[in-house]
Amino acid sequence: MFEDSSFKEDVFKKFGSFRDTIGVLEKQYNIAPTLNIAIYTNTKVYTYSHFGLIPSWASAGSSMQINARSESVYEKSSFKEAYRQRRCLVPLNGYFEWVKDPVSKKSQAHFIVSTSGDYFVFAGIYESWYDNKLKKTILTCAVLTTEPNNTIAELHNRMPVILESDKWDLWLNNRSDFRELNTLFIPINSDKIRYFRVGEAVNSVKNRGEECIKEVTETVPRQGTLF
DNA sequence: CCAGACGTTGTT
DNA sequence: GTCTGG
DNA sequence: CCAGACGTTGTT
DNA sequence: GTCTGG
Repeated sequence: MFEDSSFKEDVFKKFGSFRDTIGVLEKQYNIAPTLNIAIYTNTKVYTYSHFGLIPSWASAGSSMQINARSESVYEKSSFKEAYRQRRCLVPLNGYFEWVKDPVSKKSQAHFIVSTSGDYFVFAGIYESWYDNKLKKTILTCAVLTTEPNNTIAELHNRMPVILESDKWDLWLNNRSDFRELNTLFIPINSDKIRYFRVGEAVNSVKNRGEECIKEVTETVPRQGTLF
């Protein structure tokens, strides 16, 4: 996430004024689990949130989950309450998938973006959790997943639930019918999404800059044959 | 009743 | 916190 | 997700 | 191999 101004404009147009605790977004090209990710909550707050949902009852952060399967989110104890009461939008300019080469065991990262050049909004859930180390309550969140469309199936067997703006209100509204929410849990159309290979920078959380989404076209150097 | 689990993805 | 299993 | 660590007692 | 940290 590195450019959130059009998302904020779109949220304002759709829902009116909201509380913005972020202000000027810190550009982030590699949001690993545990790092801060921007979310827009069903309580009209735009805020950073710890990427990786920790149930309120969990004593340590070890039970953190970055994804929740949309097929079962309504029944899992870790997600149930968040799903019922704390849904959010997760705006992102793109996301990554890694494909592991079975021979070299190396992971090739891909950056996935919208074909329209627009940002994505993922369906998210969030939770408050008291951090004993920081001695304060933090927000944590997870992204819902579904089966992949044809484009993403080339990379992976799951993909995030992506919401177009006409679905935002249904997702966030506390009065929404749960049967209707289920209609959102489908992959976005294949032609609305594309991807390209990126370099190794994104593989390390130390790298958080623009180099993480730089396209690489050359193929991975072939491994030398032994003997 | 109490104890124990509570999750996903990817890989095998 | 809440559900499941015993 | 990937990268990087992974340990204690005793001695200095 | 498996866990932790980011």
